[in-house]
Amino acid sequence: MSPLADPRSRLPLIVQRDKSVLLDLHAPGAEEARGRISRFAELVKSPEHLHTYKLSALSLWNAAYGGFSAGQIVSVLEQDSATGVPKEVRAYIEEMIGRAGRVRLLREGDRLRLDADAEIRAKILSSQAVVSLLEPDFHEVLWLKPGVRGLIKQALVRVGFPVEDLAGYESGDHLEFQLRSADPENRPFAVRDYQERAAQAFYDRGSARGGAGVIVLPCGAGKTVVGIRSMHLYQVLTLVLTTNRSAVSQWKRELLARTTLRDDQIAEYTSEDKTIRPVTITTYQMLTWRKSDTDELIHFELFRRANWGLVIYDEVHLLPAPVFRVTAELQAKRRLGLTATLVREDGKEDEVFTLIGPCRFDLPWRELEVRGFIAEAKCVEVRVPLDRGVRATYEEASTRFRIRIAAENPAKLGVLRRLLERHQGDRVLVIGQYTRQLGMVSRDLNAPLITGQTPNDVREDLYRRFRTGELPVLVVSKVANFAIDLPDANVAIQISGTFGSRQEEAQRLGRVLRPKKDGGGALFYTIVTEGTRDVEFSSHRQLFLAEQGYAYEIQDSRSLAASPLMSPRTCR
DNA sequence: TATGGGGAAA
DNA sequence: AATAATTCCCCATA
Repeated sequence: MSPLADPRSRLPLIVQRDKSVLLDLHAPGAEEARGRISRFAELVKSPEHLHTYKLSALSLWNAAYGGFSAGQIVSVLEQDSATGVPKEVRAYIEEMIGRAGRVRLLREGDRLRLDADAEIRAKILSSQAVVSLLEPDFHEVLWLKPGVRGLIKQALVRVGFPVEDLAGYESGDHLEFQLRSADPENRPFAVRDYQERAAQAFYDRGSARGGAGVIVLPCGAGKTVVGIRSMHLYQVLTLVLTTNRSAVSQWKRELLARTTLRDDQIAEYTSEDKTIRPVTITTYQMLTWRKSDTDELIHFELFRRANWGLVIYDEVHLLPAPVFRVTAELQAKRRLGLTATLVREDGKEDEVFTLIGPCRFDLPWRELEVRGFIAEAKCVEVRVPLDRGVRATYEEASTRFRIRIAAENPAKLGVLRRLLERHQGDRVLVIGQYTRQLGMVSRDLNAPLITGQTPNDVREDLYRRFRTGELPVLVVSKVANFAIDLPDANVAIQISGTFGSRQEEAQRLGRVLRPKKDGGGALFYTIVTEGTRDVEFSSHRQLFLAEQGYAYEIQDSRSLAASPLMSPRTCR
């Protein structure tokens, strides 16, 4: 009998020989199964009914570092699988999990050496790239040449062997401080249980196993607090790298509010002021700035200017290539990566894994939702047709223009108006990619527009009026991806976006995820032109959130008026 | 000291 | 596969 025969009794997974795992969303227990497999498999396709996951070396190694054994993974798959686990897949899992921790990097005095059993040793020595990083007498002990700690880890991952780095870290200069238990108005600060667990997983009782790795937490889950608690566990000079200047000042504000560190102990290292203090916060752009004539990265010396004991990489999925290079050289520094997504659009997840460290802690978004730390959200994709006239232009256009024509489909405006009628009384953000399109929308809806051109004081004024409710609707460009001071809303409507950017989708949903005072939910709409590239773009963007268990309900714009949508307050 | 443009990056 | 938009750096100018 076919495994798909009876919808009530069928099992949610099909494990295929090519190491893909299909998740049947309509089978009972599909969501629970997703929660279990997402710890060791990654989502690659998420159409409406059947999602495709893939077992990769990296996803399995991260699971291994998270404490999974091959047996556990196989039995999780077995339990939910309609057709069992093919023996090739079982063998692959055992092989990959078995490789994690089989090569170890150890310190003896000033020298580092690799440690592996004879079988593995033979395998890794067949790689010329690995051998070239070892001292010539490698037939006895596998001593590393000086300064190649990062390079050899990269070389070994490329040949399929993740290294467990137990060579330890420079301790860094001591920095004494305490956590505060309340803010100046005496409202208590608490490190939430999962934040504490995350920091402890990174710290690992101060052992050589801890001190390097990545913590994955959703937008709004308080990653800064995890960073601060980790700093507190080590109490050492700390360098914080982040994405933009408002994030720099946000880190400083949080540190001042939550710790006993004084203003004169924290420096914002920016274009305006290059002071270095026990805690120094800067941007990735600062570090990657090159003098145009010499190509020299003049701010890299910041890494060596103080005896840092900890480097924090905020939003580590955005870490630029040159910073990888310097991180490869600084493997003796403890390093903590913080991110909401871990996925990179450039496919350099393996570099993060190798040079920052494995994933030490992650928490599914839905788990936070259940516990009320983020608002419940419902995602809706509204499909809009392309009018005949525009369709003709679309068909004639080159690929490049097609994308734009579909994204800027004027019929999206009608849908937008109808959605806004439904959401009177709500805080609505209209988010898009093209400033031309956003300008039109803004004029038509008579709602203010914020783009990169908008001066800061005007932005702040608009944010303020949106916050008070004076302005119910705000139209925003890509600034919404970065601006951390953009006020919360309970409805977001996305009218266009970048191809591929799973992060962008996650960021935008994050705009409506802060818990609401009345405990209500949030709605996230995406308006997509049907039968065009727009659909393809949109579904790729949705991958990450689908992985987190968000289902996109698909609606036809023509039936939108007829079927009343739930208000955010009552949804789910 | 403030303002604006060029350039680079992801 | 590539575009559009944004941000931040430095430096020139006033």
